[in-house]
Amino acid sequence: MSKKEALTRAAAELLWERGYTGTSPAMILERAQAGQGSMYHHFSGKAELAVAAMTRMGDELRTGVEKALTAEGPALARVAAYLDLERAPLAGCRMGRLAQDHDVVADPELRAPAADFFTWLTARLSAVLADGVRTGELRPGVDPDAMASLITATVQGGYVLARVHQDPAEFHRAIDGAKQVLAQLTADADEDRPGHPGHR
Amino acid sequence: MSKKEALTRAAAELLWERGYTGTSPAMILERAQAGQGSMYHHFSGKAELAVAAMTRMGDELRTGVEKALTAEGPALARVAAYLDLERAPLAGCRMGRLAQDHDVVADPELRAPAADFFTWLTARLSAVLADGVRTGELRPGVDPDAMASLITATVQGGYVLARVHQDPAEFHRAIDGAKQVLAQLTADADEDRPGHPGHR
DNA sequence: GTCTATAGTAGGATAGAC
DNA sequence: GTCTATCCTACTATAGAC
Repeated sequence: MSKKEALTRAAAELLWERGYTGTSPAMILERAQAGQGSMYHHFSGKAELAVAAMTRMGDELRTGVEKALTAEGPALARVAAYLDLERAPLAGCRMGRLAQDHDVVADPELRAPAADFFTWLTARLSAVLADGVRTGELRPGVDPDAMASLITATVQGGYVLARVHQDPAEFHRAIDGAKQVLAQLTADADEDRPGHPGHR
Repeated sequence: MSKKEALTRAAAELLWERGYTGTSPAMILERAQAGQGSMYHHFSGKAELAVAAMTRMGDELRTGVEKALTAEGPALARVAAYLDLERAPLAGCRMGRLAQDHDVVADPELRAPAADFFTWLTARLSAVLADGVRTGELRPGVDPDAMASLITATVQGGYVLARVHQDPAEFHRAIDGAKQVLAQLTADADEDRPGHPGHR
């Protein structure tokens, strides 16, 4: 593995663990087993290395999400598969957490990889939901953009709650809430709607 | 205003703007127009000052939320009032953003004020929703805890999306999504459910 | 390409005068 | 209580050898 590769990997890990402001070049070098020279040869500095790390992160995240969203089955099942993707609630979202960092938001180059990922994610979720509406699986009144935004926000917020309480269950409670309301979007939701005595 | 008061205020502002790791004692002193001595006389250091600032933040936030949740009217309207509270999406949540900071989560003393606030908030929302179920306004199947968690997460996630895109509209889109699904929780949601041709 | 040495600045806390 | 002066460490980047 090239030093450049090792540096990008180490940077990605540390950005996840400590955020951008909380990560120093020295930490990255130590984890990557590299010297100062390697880093400043391949990158102009901390910011450029972080951009490379974030870009890689985005690619990995997209791959994982795409796998869940393109599976066989109804739209709602695919969205549920996305919600059930393996996650580490206590660690937080690799991308989302960086967006809370002042220095990341202040630098357009740093913000871009994160913004691109969330633009893609929300659009992708919206497309799946719109597909569900088109096939009649979901009620015609369902607003794909608003629901996609709600889902994305719930996941991000779930991470926040899990971290603040240091309890993964808080993440799953929020996800459960999302699943419960998603179940109400189906065209035949009346029957199994909680509280409505369905046929049993 | 005492120096202690000025320091707490300045710290609260800077924690909101830059996060815990991104805020230095020097910045706080400059904004508070105080010297090193004042800070180290009243507080043991950066961490203790941050705890004081966060505790104050929590009190302020609770006051604002309580006002929305105790207003007259049905449970759903009160929750909607909470969702419509004035917010600065691009600035992020004063509490939630700090929970993304590695050093805050790592220190129990720092995490406590944030955890306490979210424990209170979720319980408060859950109580309002449970009240709505009790009065028959909301369907019996509504899960107050899960919905409270969903609402809290949506707000926090909305902040993340707004910041990453540097666009307040992203926050409001997520909030709109939450409002749309909340409207489905009422006992008579069938009539005005989008997609169902109500009486018009 | 990769290394170590060096340097200037800022972070965080202490000492001691007033 | 509040101030300034001082200290040590870490952060970020550069220089120059190999």
